[in-house]
Amino acid sequence: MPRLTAVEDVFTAVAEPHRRRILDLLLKGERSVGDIVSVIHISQPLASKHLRVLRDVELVIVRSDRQQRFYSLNAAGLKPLHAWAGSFERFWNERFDRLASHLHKLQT
Amino acid sequence: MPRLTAVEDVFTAVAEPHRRRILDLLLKGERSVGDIVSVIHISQPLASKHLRVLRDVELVIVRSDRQQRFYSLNAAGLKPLHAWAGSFERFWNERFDRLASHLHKLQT
DNA sequence: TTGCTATATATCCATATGGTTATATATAGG
DNA sequence: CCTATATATAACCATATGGATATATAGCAA
Repeated sequence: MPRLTAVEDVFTAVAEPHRRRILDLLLKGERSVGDIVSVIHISQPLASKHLRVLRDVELVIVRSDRQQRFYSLNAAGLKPLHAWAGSFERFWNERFDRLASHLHKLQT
Repeated sequence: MPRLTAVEDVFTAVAEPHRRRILDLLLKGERSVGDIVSVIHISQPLASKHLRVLRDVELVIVRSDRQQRFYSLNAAGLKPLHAWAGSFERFWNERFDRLASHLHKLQT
């Protein structure tokens, strides 16, 4: 699979554990690269590299303040991933079928 | 990142577009390898390779019937992925905050 | 047995990827 | 200007990955 669409890139972007940990951290608010480095415990260049990927797929945005760069979430790109996984929900949610039939009754 | 846990393997397993298409196909029920090959339009060895990955992370199960192998979903492994993406839901769902406060009121 | 069908595996290749180290760029302070 | 801090990029390496091709395995039929 040579070229990926933007949505597919999001799937691969979050396949990397470090990148998911970065996104998890940003759930608590924007963080500088230095913050990320010290929390995630990776080298600074590696952090910048991962942040570059996250920026390319537009899962994060950057703000400059003096010498620092503050990264924050732009997590709307995760919506397709959530929706896709959700299409399999009935396979793990026991109450799904009962809920579905209940909603069906309400509609009729 | 050398060794991945089973959950992390699911993220990487699902990062591959062909593998997602296979899972999407299996939403409609079990399929033989031949079925998968003709629907997804990939070579038979490649299909077997991807199915091997999906089997290793336990997202699918196999059933043998004569010379054929029928694959079906075991999609419970996608639950962590769905849950993880869901933790970012408020970033794309405008009504999330209003809904949350509404539910809060109902509880109190 | 021979041969056909269905699937899995082995081998190989080109490219992508995570990671490290070294260096560049930019900003601030003395 | 010089130096320190903060971040990004470049160069490089080892390994992983998707994919193709060839071959093996297993069931069934003649």
